[in-house]
Amino acid sequence: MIAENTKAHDPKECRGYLQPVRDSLDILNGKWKIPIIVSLYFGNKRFKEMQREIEGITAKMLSKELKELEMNELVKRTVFDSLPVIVEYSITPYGRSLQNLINELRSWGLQHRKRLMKKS
Amino acid sequence: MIAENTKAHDPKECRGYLQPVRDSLDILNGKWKIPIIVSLYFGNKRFKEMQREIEGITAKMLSKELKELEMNELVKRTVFDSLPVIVEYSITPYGRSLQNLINELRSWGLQHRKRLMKKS
DNA sequence: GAAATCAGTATACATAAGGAAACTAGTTAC
DNA sequence: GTAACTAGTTTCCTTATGTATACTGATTTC
Repeated sequence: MIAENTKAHDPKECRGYLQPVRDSLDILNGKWKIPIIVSLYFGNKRFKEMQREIEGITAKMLSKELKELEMNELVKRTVFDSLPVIVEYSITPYGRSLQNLINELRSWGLQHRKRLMKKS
Repeated sequence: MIAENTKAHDPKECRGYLQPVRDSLDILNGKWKIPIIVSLYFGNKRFKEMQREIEGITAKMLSKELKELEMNELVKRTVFDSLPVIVEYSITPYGRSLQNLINELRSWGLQHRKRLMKKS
């Protein structure tokens, strides 16, 4: 599928291949979107709960990123009109479709960690 | 592997799962690292050649990102002492280990594109 | 001889992303 | 009555990212 050699090639071939890769990156950009999605894979969560679980995230970033994820239909926001109001976030089926990608990210991260161990 | 339910769970479980995911994200952060790697999957390249192939990247960003990728041993920089000097960038075997991840990114991007088509 | 190419670096600037802390308004626990 | 919790928003600030232009020193092309 991808050339292994050193020879010249058609730059359009690469650009065409790259386009959908960049589409994904545009939607998952930044430091927090994937961690937020992973957090919701483990169950529905309330705002503060997520903030506690995802180490280092601020309320501002969490709020902003959740809005973007909601717009892209990866995450769903549900308000229960109890008093005080309860807001629950959950993963959508579309958000679940990132499962394979996230598995790959995780397994590469594990390999990388092992590699660093060996070196030091 | 990942819970489907809504029930409460141990936040440590999620944090542990998340750690290697975040390790990967730290190394592949930003808009350009993955596109640079993909470009080199298609063959060794010279600086200007890459700049032409990766649409939108500036010399400054390309230079900066290549340095970071080199530090992490995902990309190799080779200088030929011809006149004028020729500098060639290539993917390392370690860089190749991102192949599955990039395939997933690409196939998710393709799905996403299809989905957007249906909607409009 | 002028222009373009190569592999970047330097400078100045503008915008985006991210972080720290305070704050809201209502509720519950002590 | 005081403190803490909830779901965020607001403000101020610092980095990071991106843009634009000019520059290097040698070489090839017209």
